[in-house]
Amino acid sequence: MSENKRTEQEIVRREKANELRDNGIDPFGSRFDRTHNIKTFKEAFGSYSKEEIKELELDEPVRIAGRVMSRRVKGKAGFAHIQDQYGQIQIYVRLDNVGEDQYQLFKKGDIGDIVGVIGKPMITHTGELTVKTETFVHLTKALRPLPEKYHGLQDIEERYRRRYLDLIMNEDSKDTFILRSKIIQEMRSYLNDKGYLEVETPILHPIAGGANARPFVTHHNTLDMPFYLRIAPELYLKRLIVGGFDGVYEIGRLFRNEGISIEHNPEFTSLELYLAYSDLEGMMDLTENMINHITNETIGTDTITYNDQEIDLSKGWRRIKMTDLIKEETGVDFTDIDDFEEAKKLAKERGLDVPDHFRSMGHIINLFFESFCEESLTQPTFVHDYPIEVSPLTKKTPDDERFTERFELFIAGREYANAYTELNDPDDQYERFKNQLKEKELGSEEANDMDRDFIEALEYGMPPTGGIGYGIDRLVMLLTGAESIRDVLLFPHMRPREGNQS
RNA sequence: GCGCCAUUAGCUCAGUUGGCAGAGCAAUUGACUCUUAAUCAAUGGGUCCUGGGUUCGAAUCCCUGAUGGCGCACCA
Repeated sequence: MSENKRTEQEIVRREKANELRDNGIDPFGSRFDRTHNIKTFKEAFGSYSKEEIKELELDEPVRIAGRVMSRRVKGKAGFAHIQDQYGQIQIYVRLDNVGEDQYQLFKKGDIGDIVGVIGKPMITHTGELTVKTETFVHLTKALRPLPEKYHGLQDIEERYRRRYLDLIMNEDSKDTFILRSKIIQEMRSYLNDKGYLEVETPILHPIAGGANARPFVTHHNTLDMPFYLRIAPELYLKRLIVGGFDGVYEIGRLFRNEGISIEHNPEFTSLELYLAYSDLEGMMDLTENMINHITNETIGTDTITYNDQEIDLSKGWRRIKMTDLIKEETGVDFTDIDDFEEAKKLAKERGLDVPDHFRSMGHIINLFFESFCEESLTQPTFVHDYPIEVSPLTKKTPDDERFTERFELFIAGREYANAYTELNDPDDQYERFKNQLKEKELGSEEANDMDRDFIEALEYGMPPTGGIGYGIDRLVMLLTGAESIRDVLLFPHMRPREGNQS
């Protein structure tokens, strides 16, 4: 920020920083060893009475540090609240106790400064656990004022662009990201306990495969070739199942060059997992058990309210075929319809728009599902047996070649996971890739390219395998009650503002 | 990409019919040794998002652009 754009308050704070230097104090000071953070301080001293705490003999004084969030300086004594990751604690600074120099330091300090205090616990007349300061240490000068103390930072754009301020001012926001971390931690520990191996596969892909999505393109200089940021790790993880691992998973970022919305960010975090010798049923059982474990360990319940809907995440989720669900919602039974033109007619009768690259029944069935069923799936539901045309990497169902052993998990009208009994017949896989290429020619920008190396891997033999991918951001939204994906991403993508900035 | 809405002090927000730009917090100065949205007194702080237009006069009306939010489309 150029000097001529500084506000009055910024100028004053810079002057104060210079005054500190003049007094031999580094405005951006150094290490301060703490005996407690605010949480452990409250745990250690929160249960004493006012009298007990006065009598308390400490081996060493308490050393605690944090950002000044409010101050009430009144003549020759004053209070302030300081904040660290775990919360706020009041400090009491009194001229008699700290001496003139340190008292001036406290008095001239600003909200937003970071300070250390050395002292003893006390309880005020109003009953608040407080640090009675014996030594007051300036640690870091804040050169800009914090947002207003009572309302905090309200502006949604500012909260996304300057997340650090949001984290300082809005406890809810901080709690969301702590919970996000816990959710992923519990996911890992659940899977590790079950014997899955966590792996990392390339993010730069020569062929963008494993999902239907438009990729980001980049370029490698030395190899002088294009690379795609991965849209899915699927084809690499399956190579690892060929390689003999029983169960593998990867938690990581996927990149899809598509619209940004309340539930889409160009990069998002997924869990993708494969289990040898398993199948679709195995993935359903795993999903129920894992999400149940996560919710119980993180939020301590399996009944949640999301968007004013009560959702029961306890085990025993509904499992229903896509065609049965469509029949339930619309009365149309696609298992009885064989003719594409008839299906197309049914779709148009119901006001659905059928794009050119839709050349078969399966696309119409999927369209019906997305248009008429998805939204009403409030309670956790596994919708299975997807049309083969929209599932290029999935095994066919044994009883009907038009459908595949695939499910998606829906909760609160939104998709959370996508699972398959994996296709392990290399010749079948080859044909599916070829069909994808045809779709691409017909205008589908998301269709897969042929991955010959992957076919070759399958030719060595992949055991029967169940696979699943989860959208972690959405799971976090569900468990934190966030309405927008941006509320669970620390730094959601924003268009750069004029000038520079990210 | 399309539609609707928003943008006023560092922050949270008012601003009437088009008629001098406002409050609270924060800041500055002073008083105050258990306050807690501390209190009291005084003071300073504005590209009213940008650029045009209408008008004697625009924060306010019209047009353009920027950024954001929401909805639609695409998708997970």
